[in-house]
Amino acid sequence: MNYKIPRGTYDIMPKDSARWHHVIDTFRLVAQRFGYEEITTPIFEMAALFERSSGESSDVVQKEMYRFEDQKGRTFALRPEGTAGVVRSYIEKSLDRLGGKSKFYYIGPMFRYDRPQAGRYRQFYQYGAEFIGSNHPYYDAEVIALEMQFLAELGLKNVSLEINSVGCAQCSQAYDEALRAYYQPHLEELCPDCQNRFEIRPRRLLDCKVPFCKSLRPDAPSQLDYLDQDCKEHFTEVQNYLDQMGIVYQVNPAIVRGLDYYSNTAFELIVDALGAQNAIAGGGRYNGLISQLGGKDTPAVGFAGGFERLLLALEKEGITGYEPISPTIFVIGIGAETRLLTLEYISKLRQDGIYVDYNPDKTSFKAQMKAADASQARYALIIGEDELASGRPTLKDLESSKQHSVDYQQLLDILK
RNA sequence: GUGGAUGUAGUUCAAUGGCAGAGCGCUGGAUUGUGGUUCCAGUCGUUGCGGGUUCGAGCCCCGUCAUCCACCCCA
Repeated sequence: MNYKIPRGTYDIMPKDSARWHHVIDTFRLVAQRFGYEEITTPIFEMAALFERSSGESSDVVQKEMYRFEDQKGRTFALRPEGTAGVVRSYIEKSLDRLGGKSKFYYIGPMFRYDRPQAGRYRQFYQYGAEFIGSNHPYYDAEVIALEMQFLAELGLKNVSLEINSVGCAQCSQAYDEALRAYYQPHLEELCPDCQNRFEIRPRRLLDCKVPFCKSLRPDAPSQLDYLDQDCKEHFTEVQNYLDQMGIVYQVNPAIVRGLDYYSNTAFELIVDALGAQNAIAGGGRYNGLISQLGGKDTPAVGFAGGFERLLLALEKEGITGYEPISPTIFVIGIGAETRLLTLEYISKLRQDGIYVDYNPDKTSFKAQMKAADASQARYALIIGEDELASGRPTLKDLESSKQHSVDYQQLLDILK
């Protein structure tokens, strides 16, 4: 074996495809029910788009982006997330100037150069939804409801929703300063990571696992105390809508989205059974992003979820049963002289919409019967000397072992 | 990017530094044109890759690649 699959990637083999289709189909169905429409954007964009949207300081931009130059020296990047492309498209198509509301959903591969682990890949698949065009707290709740409905429809149970508000740019900045003021006296004692976080993203100090850093956390200021009136009201309203929709959640002030463009509502869906990679979906509001990317100032909210982790979570709950489809009938031709008739039946049945299997490598009748059994087909169609002479093949029910001769129309009636 | 564990047949796993094995799978057979169960036979190896130590390495050492776990981060 000379060629190997790139690190952090994997093949979705036919035996897994049925599960993937089921999950994807379910997402499409639920998204459509909420009025969201599919958008498909390129898997690469100008690198600058991601740098400006995710933020120069984010890990995604600093070390996880697959960048490349094309033949003319332009710098592109494989998309590390889905929102930037959707927003780019939204602006480019001048939807911001039309001023209406847009509801998008998307499904596709994302790329991050990160060290692989269970539930973490370099090429991974995300589904997501974006609502663009209103700051109404109902829409924060709507995208959450969409995600929750999707998971409920799949049968996933042990998942918890955690929400937070990171405020607008102003309260967010006020909070960062409050945090710095709080941690400043202990700066020398903090772990090296946290000393670094102190400057770049002080709120990251809150979920450090190092004992000393952790010990400072209970008394640290909370973002919720630094929200201005509008942001506070918005957050309260989001919770009211969730309550009224019967969605259970927990407020967790430590929830911080990794990308810089989030404002106000931030949320995550956690499945504890998954270990370290326990977030199966996350999202939030990004009111500043569209203007930041050159569009007309437009509020928006959305989320993205990871298919790999979702499938792992479903497996943990024993939800795995999406069997591949097996053939309806397996055609057995015995002897070279029956080949013409055999192929005629195979072709006709397929033209009439029947899933037919056949194995020309097996010559003996016995071997073909074994192949029919292995194919999991419900019926076998036997064409040998006798059938050739009478013009009526033998149909055998492989479950009951009963068989009888049929003509084509009878055969079709039984199979359909 | 950091730390740790692992890597042997298609697959799941064995093998004290001394002939690389087993179950499952796969192929064929068990008297005429009938599958599943059973029985018999056969097939399956660059021991991840590259070096080193040794009379001799799957086993010890170094490097490398990959997977898993924990960080980091996140989906």
